[in-house]
Amino acid sequence: MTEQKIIGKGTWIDKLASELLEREKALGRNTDLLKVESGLGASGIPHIGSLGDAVRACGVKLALENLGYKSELIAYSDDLDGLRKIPEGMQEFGLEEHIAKPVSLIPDPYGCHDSYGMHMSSILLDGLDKVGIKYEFRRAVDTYKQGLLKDQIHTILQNSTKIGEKISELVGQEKYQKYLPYFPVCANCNRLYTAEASEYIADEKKVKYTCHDTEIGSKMVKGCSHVGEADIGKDLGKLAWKVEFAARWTAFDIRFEAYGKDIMDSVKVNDWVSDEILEFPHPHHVKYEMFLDKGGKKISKSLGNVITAQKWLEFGSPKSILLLLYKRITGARELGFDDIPGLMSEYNELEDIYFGRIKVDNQAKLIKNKGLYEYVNLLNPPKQSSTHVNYRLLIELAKIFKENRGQRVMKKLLDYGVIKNPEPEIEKLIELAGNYSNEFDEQEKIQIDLDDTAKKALTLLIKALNGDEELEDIQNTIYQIAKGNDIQPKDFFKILYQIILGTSRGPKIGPFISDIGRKQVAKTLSEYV
RNA sequence: GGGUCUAUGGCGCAGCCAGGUAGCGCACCGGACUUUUAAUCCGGUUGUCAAGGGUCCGAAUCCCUUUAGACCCGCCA
Repeated sequence: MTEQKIIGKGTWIDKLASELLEREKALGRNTDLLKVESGLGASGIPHIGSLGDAVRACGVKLALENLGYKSELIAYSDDLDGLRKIPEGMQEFGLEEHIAKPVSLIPDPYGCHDSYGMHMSSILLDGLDKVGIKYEFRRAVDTYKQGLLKDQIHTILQNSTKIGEKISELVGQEKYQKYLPYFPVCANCNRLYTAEASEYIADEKKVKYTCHDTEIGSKMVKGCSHVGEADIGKDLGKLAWKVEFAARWTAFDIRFEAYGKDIMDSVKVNDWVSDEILEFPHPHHVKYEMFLDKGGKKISKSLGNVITAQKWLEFGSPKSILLLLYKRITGARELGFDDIPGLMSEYNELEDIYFGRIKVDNQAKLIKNKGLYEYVNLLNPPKQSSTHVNYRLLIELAKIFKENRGQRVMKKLLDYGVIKNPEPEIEKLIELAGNYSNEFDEQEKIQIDLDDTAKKALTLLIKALNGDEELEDIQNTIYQIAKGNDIQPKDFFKILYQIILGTSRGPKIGPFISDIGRKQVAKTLSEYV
C-alpha cells in the first residue's frame, strides 16, 4: 500500500489517461492514434466552461502523449444546431426572424464571419489560441455536407423504434417513440425543429418531413407547411443530440470526450447507441460540474454573469486559466473574477515547488504539484523560474498610481527591492493588475463630515503641499498642522485616509503622499474644503 | 420523479479523486519598526474535518446509511 505506483505526472489527468488506455487494451482496439474530442457550442457566447471542456480534453491528449501514444484533439463546432433563443445583449440585431434556423445559416450580426455560428465558435477558438491549446477544428455543417455521418445516420434511423424505446427507458423521454431522432432543415423556410421527421425511406436514404408550428422554449415558432424530403448524406438536417454524439464518435473514431453534468442523460443514451446500435465501443468519459457564479447560480448568458476567456485575460494570465481548469475536475465550483488574484499567486507557488524553492514533504504530493505545474505549461515547462511579484501587491500599487501607472509601479517595485530589473513580463503583470484594480476596486465615495477646524487644517496642508519649497518631511508637517489646530493627530490622519484612499487606515502617510504626488493630493483635498 | 455535487477554526476556503502529524487567507492576540494611526515583518490562539456505521496498523481522505444545502435533467441543443 505504501508503494503506490505513480502514473505519469501524478495528476487526475494522468489517471484518466491511464484508465482510457486500460480500457482500449481490454477492448483490443488499435491504439496508433487516440483521438479526443471537445464539442463547442455555437449558439451563444462561449464562456469559460465551454473553454474548459476543450482545455481538459487537451490535457488528456497531453497525458496520452506523455505516456507514449499519439493523440489528437478535435474541436467540433455544433453549428448545424438551431438558434433557440437570442443571447443577452444581442437584442438589437433583429435575430428573431432567424430563430430555429441552423446557426451556420444565420448571417453574422457583427459582419466579421461567414455566419452567426462561426462568429461564436471563433470566440472560443480565439480563447484556445490565447491559452496555447492546439486543436483540429471541425464543423457540423461540413461534416454533414460531406456525408461523413451518412452510414451512422442510416443505421440509427433503421433502428429508430428500438432507440426510441431505449431512450424512454433510460431517461424517461417519450418523444422519440413517436418521432425520428433526426431534424430536417425545412427546404422552404430554413428552419429546424418545425420540420417534423415522419418517415425514413431507407432505399433512398431520405427523411420525409412536414413543416409545422412548434414550441421552442415557451415561444411558438411558425412552420410553413412545406412537405419535403431530406437526403441524409447532405447538410439538409441533423441528428438529435440524443444520438448524434454516437454517430460522430463512430465516424471519427473518438476515444475520449469529457462532458458537463447538464448533458449527462444525452451521454448515457449516446453510449448505448454507440455500443449497441453502431457497434462502436463508446469513448471513455469524464464528467465535470458546471461553473457557478458566486451566488450559486449556473453561469448563463441571459443572467449577464458570463465569464469569457477574453474577459478573464484582461486581468489574469493564460496560465491562471489553465491552472483553474487543470487543478481539479470534481466538485461544483463558484467562480468569479475575484478568483484571479488567488490563482495568480498559486501559480507562483507551484513554480516555486517545481524549482525546489518550496519544500514539500510528502513525495506523492510533490510529484502531483510538479505535474500540475507541467500541465499548466502544457507539458513544456520553462527552464527557469520567472520573477515573482505578488499580484495583490500589484493591485494595491495600481490603485495608488492611476496615471503613468506602468512606470511608476515599476519604480516602486524596484525601490521596494521586489524586483532587480524592469522586465517586460512584469510590465504585463502591472497591466493586468491595473485592469483588475480599475474594474473591481473602484472606491466608493465616502461621505465625510468636516468641521471648521478640520477644514482649516486641510487648507493649511493644501497650501503646504502646493508650496514650492521642498517638504523634507510631509509626515512631520501633517503632525504639526494637526497639533497647531487643536485636532487630534489621530483624527486628522483618519480624515486624510478617508479622502485619499477611501478607508480609515492606510500606509504611512508622508511617503505615501510623496508617492502619489503632492500636487495631486492637494487637488484631491481641495475638493473637500 | 431521476441524477450530480457540496458540508473542514468566528468568516471565506484548500487538502479528498492515488489514506500516513489538519493547512491557507481574513479576523483576533503578542512582539519588532515608525514623532500618532496604519502598512510591513516575526511569532501565537482558534478544529469532536455535518451525523452514524464499516474497511484498515492508520481515515478529513475509501465504502455504506442519514441529515442539510446547491445545481442539473425530466423542452431542446
